[in-house]
Amino acid sequence: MSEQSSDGSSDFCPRFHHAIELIGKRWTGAVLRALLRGPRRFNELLGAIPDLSDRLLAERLRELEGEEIVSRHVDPGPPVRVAYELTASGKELETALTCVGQWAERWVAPPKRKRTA
Amino acid sequence: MSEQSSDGSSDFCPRFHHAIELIGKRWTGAVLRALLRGPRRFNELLGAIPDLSDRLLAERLRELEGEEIVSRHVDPGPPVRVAYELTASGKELETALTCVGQWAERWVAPPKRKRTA
DNA sequence: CGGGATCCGAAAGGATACTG
DNA sequence: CAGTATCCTTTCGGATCCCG
Repeated sequence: MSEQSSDGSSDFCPRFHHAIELIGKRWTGAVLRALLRGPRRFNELLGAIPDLSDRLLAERLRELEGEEIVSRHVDPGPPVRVAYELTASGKELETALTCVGQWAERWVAPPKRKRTA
Repeated sequence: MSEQSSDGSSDFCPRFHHAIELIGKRWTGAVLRALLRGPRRFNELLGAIPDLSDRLLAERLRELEGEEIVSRHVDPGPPVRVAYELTASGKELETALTCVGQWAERWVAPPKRKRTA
């Protein structure tokens, strides 16, 4: 009675909550966005995302591996090279991330540059 | 050269980053989702979202007001009633949030109940 | 190169009490 | 009802050092 959720949907959805807080976590969204464009190596991601530290990148990457959104591929050469790429579920995030990106271009796009920096 | 971003898009987008970390912040996604279904009063939101404290709800709501995604309406009665609702930009988040929700239903949906605990 | 382990200050978040 | 203020615990995140 007090709630009008009688239409079938509810105000709160655990799965949605898990998903949004997963991809919205500190640097995760940026990492996922970079990976949407193809596999990337650790240092490529590090270089592509401003202010992201190596420790945090490793941490986020491990979390994403745990959620099976990202997979890790090791190329043993003398110089070890590790590439990260989206799994099937990760790739399916593209639609959602693109929607967020479109909204961002329309609404947060404003010249909010923090100077020339 | 070293990057194949010559196709026009780049690995990092400040606006996207701002947006994803905004809506993905701790409880923000859940609050927005609840508000998509119509205006809600403070305590309604508080009751709808498990484990969310009043302090945090107030904080998130103020952040969203600052971003002009949510607007506040005060109904002065003897019992003060405050309702929150999405602004134009907030309503346009529906598409993005719905996409996230659809992904969640397919991938995180699994009966990941934390048991009876 | 691609991380893991540790240390420590900063920030987020919960609990409680109080106010209009 | 709808918050605010304070306290105090937990987590986050940066710096540094080390390893395969």
